[in-house]
Amino acid sequence: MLEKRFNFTKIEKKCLEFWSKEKIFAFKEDSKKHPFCIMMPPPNVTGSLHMGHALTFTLQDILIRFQKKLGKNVLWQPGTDHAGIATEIVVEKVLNEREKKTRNELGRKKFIKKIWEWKEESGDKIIDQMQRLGTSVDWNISRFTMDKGLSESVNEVFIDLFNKGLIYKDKRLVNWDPKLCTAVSDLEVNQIEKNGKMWFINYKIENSEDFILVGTTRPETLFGDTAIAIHPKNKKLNFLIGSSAVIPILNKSIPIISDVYADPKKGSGAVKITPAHDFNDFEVGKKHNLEFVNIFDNKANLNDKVPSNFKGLNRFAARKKIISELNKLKQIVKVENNKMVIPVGERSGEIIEPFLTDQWFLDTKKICVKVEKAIKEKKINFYPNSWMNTFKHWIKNIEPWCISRQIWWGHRIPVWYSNTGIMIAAKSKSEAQKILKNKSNVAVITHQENDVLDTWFSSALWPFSTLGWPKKNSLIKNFYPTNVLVTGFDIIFFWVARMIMMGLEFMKEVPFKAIYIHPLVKDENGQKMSKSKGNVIDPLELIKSYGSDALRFTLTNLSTQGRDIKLSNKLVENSRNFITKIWNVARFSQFNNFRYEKGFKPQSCSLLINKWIILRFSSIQQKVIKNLEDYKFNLVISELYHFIWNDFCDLYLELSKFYLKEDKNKKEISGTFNYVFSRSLNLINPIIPFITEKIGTELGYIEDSFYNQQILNKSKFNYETELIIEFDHFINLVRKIRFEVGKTKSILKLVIISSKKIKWIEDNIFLINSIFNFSKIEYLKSYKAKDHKVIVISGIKFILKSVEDNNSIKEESLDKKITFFKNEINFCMEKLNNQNFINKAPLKIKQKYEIKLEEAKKNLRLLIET
RNA sequence: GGGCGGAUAGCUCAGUUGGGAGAGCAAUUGCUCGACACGCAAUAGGUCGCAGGUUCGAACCCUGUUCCGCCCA
Repeated sequence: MLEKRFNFTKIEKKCLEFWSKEKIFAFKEDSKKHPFCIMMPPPNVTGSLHMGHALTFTLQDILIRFQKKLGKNVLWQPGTDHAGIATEIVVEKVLNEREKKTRNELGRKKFIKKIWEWKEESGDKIIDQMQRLGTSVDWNISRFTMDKGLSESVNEVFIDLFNKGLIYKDKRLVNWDPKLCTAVSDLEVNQIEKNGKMWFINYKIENSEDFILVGTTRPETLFGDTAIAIHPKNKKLNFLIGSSAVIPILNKSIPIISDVYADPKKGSGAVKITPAHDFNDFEVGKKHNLEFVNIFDNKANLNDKVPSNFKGLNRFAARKKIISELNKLKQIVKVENNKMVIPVGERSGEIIEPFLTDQWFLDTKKICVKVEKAIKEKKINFYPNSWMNTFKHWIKNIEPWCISRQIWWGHRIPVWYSNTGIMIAAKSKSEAQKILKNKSNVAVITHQENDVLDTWFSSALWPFSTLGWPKKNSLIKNFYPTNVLVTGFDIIFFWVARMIMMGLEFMKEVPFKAIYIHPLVKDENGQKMSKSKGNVIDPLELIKSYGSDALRFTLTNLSTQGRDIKLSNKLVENSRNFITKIWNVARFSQFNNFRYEKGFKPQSCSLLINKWIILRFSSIQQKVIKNLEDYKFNLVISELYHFIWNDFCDLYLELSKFYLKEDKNKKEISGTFNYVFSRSLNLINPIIPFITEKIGTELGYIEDSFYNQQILNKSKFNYETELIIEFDHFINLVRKIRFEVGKTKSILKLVIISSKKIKWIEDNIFLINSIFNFSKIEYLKSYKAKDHKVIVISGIKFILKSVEDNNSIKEESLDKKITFFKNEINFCMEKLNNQNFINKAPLKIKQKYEIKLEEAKKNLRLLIET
């Protein structure tokens, strides 16, 4: 016998052990079945499970489990990614705490060794946590972006793109993180609005006593100025174009140039140009062939291009000192408050510095020609489709991708330098040397490039590198392109777009047939969850309090076509209630000693409620599968929820209780119950795997696991759909009687006004009487008296009558009932009297209103003749 | 400044191709009989942001507009 309450903690643990011991989720290649593949977005090795993971993995798990049940050969490719910068930060912190050393003190080789050690120790944390969610992952086939095979793919791709000229080295301004001392992607930089200041500084005009006033938000870059720009149409100032100005303190002469970039309405109308320290100025500098003076070192401290008493100062100290010097020189005219946007590094929290360095770039503009073609040919399918616009817009305006990082943990760029400055892309030094020989007899390879590749470079290859590429094996043949990518919209650019680029470049096909973009999980007020706000909800805590099934159910239920979902404990509690409901259904079965028999034939049922629930289940199952194919997870839940709770529990089980009082009905009820419940559990198993597995085992529905149990979708019944209508009439009658009976305490009898017996009433007369305990149910041809209540349904009149004459019951709401049908008639007449409606509306709709009108008329007549 | 969402019951949100507005929670009333009070039976609650237009018919399609959110520059 099942316990009174579903002890999820205990049962989840047992299930997990069983699944793992029996290797239930083991991947087997089976070319006889249709392949179905999802690439798991590899979580970062430093990560721990957060709500976003919980959502995305739950949805993927549901898809995988369903497809397995629909007979597919499923591959859910798991893995983790090496997360270059994040991992270095973590490991360097540990190193600092334990050994009081920096990574530079340790050296590159030893530091990387430390990272591998750390990965072995703690890199699998998130994998353990994911198992708690009940995900059906075969971790034995897990891949890691830094493992041997994937590193080979990275080299292969890099070398190919380099040789095609699509990867190049260039000196450009990049987003530089002075704390981490590396370039970062502009996607990893947050633009934060802040209240800053604008300083108005006087620059002396050369060979003159006059000054030109320049507004700037960054006075500390003054030593890097190489021009002052004025808009050519700026009438107040354009007479100065062509002369020179003198940088204060430094006393260096710079030209005053004409450029439309200098907005006459902003600041003083004259703007200083610092090409090595500002993205806009960089463009101006190139255009006018200006000098590029870099005044920072890689930690953003002033270097030796500045006066010696400034050298070594950091950005903030430099600003203070310069302002104080300028004040002494009386060259600051005024200071204004200024709203501005400041770039901040996502990982370090440091203010990002535009910095002029040598970096490696991928020529995404050229690569994206193929992407744009794929868009035009409709080979990229987003669900919901609205994300297509966002994607298109980004591809259209794409910038070169800076793929190099000045860190150690990652794929070291496979480029080798010779003593003569030749660059060769090759898998090894010896191979590079070989290639070099063909180009030069004297040159020798001296060293490899120090930089590593951006982590997303290797992640971009994920859909084919994990399948074994560049080897040509059956996995690639069968599973590429994959079926669906499931992810949040925040990484459409980081990852989705880049996988598409690389997929098209190397596999000639978009890596996934569909891209399902799910919402992001927010707190109950719609705020992004963050540690600093303290509003983070930990999925593992929710699992502890409500169970994994309840969490999975909640997240799936919230997965609408919208952008974000607001999660709260209350919602998980509701799901928990639903899970408990299912638990109690199983207990109901045990209390009634139902036995599961595989040979039960649904066609053999004679009771209406049995036929009805079987038919109902069959239709729900089809809807569930359809909604799943459209990625409408919330609708999948809604169908299942209402079927199980309202149809199966509130109607079927409650009504079956009356039949169970007589032994002769037990076999049919028990058979139907098991037929429907076992199939319902199988259908909902992908969403709530734990409880279904436990009940399935307990009631004998499964031998090992629901995971391998197929969904049989071909059952046809000889029942008519009229049966559903009959049942609706019956339920409708029950509800109406309940409403009327609720107001009286008399003993009642039911009178049916009809000259002949009515089938749907006769079929259910046993139930009607069981529910209400009428003293009598009788048919009469007509009835005229006032001490009764009247109900009309579908052209049939029912009278509720007190059997105690001195305790008559009055019809109080006859007028209301009459008004209802009068309104109904008016509504239909209005439609049907409209000639335009008659001419233009489809036949189906017209018939609908005609039938409705007839019925309303009939019902009204029955009420009035009372 | 450009792009994309959202506005529907007190709250959170669904709403299939345009054919009489749905759920959950909360509220009100009544129920502890052998699955379940994490429950059962019932009730009440909406000018679908606003203004136009298309249509026999609009929450849904079109135009404009207000407010809120996100992304990009």
